[in-house]
Amino acid sequence: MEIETVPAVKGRPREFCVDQALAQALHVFWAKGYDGASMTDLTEAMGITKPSLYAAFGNKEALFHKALDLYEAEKLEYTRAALQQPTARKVAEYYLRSGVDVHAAEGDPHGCMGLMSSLACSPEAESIKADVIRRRASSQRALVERFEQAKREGDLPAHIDAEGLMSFLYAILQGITVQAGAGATRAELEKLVDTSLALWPSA
Amino acid sequence: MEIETVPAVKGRPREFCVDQALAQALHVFWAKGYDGASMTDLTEAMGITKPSLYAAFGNKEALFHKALDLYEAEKLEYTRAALQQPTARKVAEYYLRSGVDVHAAEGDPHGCMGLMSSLACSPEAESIKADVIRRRASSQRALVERFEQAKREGDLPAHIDAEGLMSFLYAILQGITVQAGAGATRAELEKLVDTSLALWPSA
DNA sequence: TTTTTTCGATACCGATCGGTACAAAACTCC
DNA sequence: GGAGTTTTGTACCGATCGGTATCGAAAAAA
Repeated sequence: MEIETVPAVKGRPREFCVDQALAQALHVFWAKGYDGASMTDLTEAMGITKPSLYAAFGNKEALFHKALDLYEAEKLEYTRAALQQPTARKVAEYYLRSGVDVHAAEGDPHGCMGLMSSLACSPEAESIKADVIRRRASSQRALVERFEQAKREGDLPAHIDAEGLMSFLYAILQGITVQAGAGATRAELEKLVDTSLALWPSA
Repeated sequence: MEIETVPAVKGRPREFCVDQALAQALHVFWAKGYDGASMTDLTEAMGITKPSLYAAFGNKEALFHKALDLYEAEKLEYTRAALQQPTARKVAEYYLRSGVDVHAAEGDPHGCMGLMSSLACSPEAESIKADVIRRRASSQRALVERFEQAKREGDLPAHIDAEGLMSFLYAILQGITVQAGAGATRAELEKLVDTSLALWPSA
């Protein structure tokens, strides 16, 4: 039995790179939100026609979920990397500084794609909203567990409520993304991070 | 010169109350955002037909601005009342607890109408977004001045940056509205407020 | 070269979008 | 009782929405 690294597909091969087209779609969804991104916006940015898009990705909703997968894998990697930091304070600092880096980056749209699309409320976007909230909950659970561990390890005071602290950190991050989307400068966001970290509880 | 309590209007009188219709429109915009609220949604909730709406309010955008006026006057009154509190800590506490009350109230939509509509990014909604950001900036300026005053009065440490602290408080409030819109329970939001206040700087 | 399969482009689908023309109805003024 | 004025409901406008049928072209398999 031969191993076919390039599977023998029959018929005419597609003329565009699926991954690259998906990256362009991500950019559009990130800038405009799920409802705000029209099929025309998407196909123009992706450089393909509508039938090609539907053949390759299914429909708009499926395309969005795939774009969200890519967004989480590439842009939200910092939320997982932060958990590896040695102390709760460093976790928070990594979280917030990376949040500013990602959500106020030069070449990317400002703000958070997930937050944006979860607030858009067209009736057909309910499953979008539910997906974003589900992913967010998973991230929040990991953060709570990390803070519980920090309490056991003694780098967080025992009287601190881990869920409350997670909710607090998450609120700051959400504020960062909202303010970034509203046009806040990098300096303003960094001042917000500095202020938040100055108030962070010490052991 | 007579005082006409009921001005002698000519022509057929309108059959609905403008203020009441506006209140209904506010409810729809608050629940669905500017783009998410269709004219059909609005007219059905307001109990009037489209031509009546256009005659009374101009167009959808003008209706939204009037609804936003009402929202600020009625629901965001707490942001001005908070400034009257005697200390910076009490300002923050009033801000956050009222924020939870308003944005997770029983009979009203959860979340913040302004934040929601400022993130909706249809091309025609740019003026909406600009309006919300302008109003927000005014509120933020008042908060910075209140914290400057608190520093002069000694109930905030001198090393605190007033703008950073304002941005911090605003981020928490934005986090509250985002999490409320995502379905957070009242208890979770109150825990977030308690955690935030526990970290608030003391003089 | 013939056959088969899939691609990409055009042109179109019904539904919905925000917004309006029109005429009947209901009011004040003369 | 008109005459004039404003609101009302209906029916409609062009544009855009997400999604698809169709068909010629292109490329791999035979």
